[in-house]
Amino acid sequence: MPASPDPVSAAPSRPSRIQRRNRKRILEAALEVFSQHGYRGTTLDQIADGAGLSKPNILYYFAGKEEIHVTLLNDLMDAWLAPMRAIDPGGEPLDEILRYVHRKIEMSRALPRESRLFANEILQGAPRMGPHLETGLKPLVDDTAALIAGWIAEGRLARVDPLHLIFSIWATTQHYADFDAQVQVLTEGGDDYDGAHAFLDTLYRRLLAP
Amino acid sequence: MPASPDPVSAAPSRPSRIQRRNRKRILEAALEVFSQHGYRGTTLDQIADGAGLSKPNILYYFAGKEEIHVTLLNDLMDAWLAPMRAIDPGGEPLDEILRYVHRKIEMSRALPRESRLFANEILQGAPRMGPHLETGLKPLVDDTAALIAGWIAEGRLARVDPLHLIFSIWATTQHYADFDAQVQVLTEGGDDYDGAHAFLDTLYRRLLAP
DNA sequence: TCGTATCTTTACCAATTGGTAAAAAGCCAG
DNA sequence: CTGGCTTTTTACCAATTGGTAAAGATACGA
Repeated sequence: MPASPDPVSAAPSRPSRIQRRNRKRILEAALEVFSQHGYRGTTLDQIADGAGLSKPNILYYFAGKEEIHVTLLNDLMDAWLAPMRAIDPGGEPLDEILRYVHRKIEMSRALPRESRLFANEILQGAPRMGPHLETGLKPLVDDTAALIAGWIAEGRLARVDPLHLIFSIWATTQHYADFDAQVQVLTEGGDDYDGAHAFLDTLYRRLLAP
Repeated sequence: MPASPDPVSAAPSRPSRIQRRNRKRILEAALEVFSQHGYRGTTLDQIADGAGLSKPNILYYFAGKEEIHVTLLNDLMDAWLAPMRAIDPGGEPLDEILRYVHRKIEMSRALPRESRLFANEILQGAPRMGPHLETGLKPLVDDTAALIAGWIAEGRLARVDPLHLIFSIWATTQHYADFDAQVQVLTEGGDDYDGAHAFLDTLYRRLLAP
């Protein structure tokens, strides 16, 4: 029965050591290339090079280029939303928002490729992530916006539109990863994440202090 | 002398009516496609389709794909920096900054493709725009940052890092164009540029009021 | 209206791309 | 140590890509 020779469509038995190692290598290499060149700008040969495998060998582990991309996006979605999930509804509102901001800056610093991968995907209209936005992102954002609206109604935060607040936090924090090329030119190469922490702390403190 | 058959390398004489019309069509079509798919994701056939011309005809007007892209970037640079150039050093500081913010939001609304074209280019490391950043953007930003620093020293604005302030204005305003796909999902399709104006006005007023 | 310069089309390439078939090699349990 | 699985390599495609050559059509001033 040579119908399913590759692990892609195999039974859900534990993948072998080699499989885990090589899939990891492929995803790591793919993240590097996709985040820099976007989906269409990336070739399987580049991924294969980066992973130290041959192109057909890549296609032994993944059904095709698109599956690699979608796998990356799926695997990353959770980590990406974690900082927002970590907002504690029982905490002190201003603290919770500020801590969210600082976590997001740290993600920009620690995971710039992941940030650019998402940025690329959204920029191009989220063609391979539409469902994820609806089912993963939207409910979480709705909840968070409602939570913030509640805090504002209780007088524990200054009055702002919660959704635009969230947009502004995403924009300002991810900017440092996504537009790094520009930031580098203007800061003359100095890593200025400390400056970002300080500035954004001031920004959201002044905006939100009740 | 069939050595320079095309207008690309022709003498600087006034281009013909047909040339002006077709170059404009090509650039318009190219802006549409480049801004959506990035440089490598765009094909000459797509541009040719959008422009209503054949591929070889495109290459009669431009030496190649890269020249089209660079031409777009160059042509747009001025318009892109105009809002910052329009900041009046003699004006009331808070007013000047707020008007800059509102102009940038309007550019996001009016020219989303241009915004995404730049975003794509920067995301990928600005490979075709490095010099422009150094010679066009950097001096202007340095001047503006110095101007803001002066205003702060005079006590006419609250203390903030001018460069990070500029980053945050870019990030928050361009977000609405660059990440439109995400914004659309979360606002359920409603055009919310009015909300953006109101939110960012509040944000920067509270941040900067002396 | 005629001839020249401008513009457009047709017919191609060579290189690259995502992907496949199938043989060869490696691994490992019995 | 061997037979059957997994993994990798080799040798290919067909489609797409950016780009070219050169013939053909068109505009337009004299």
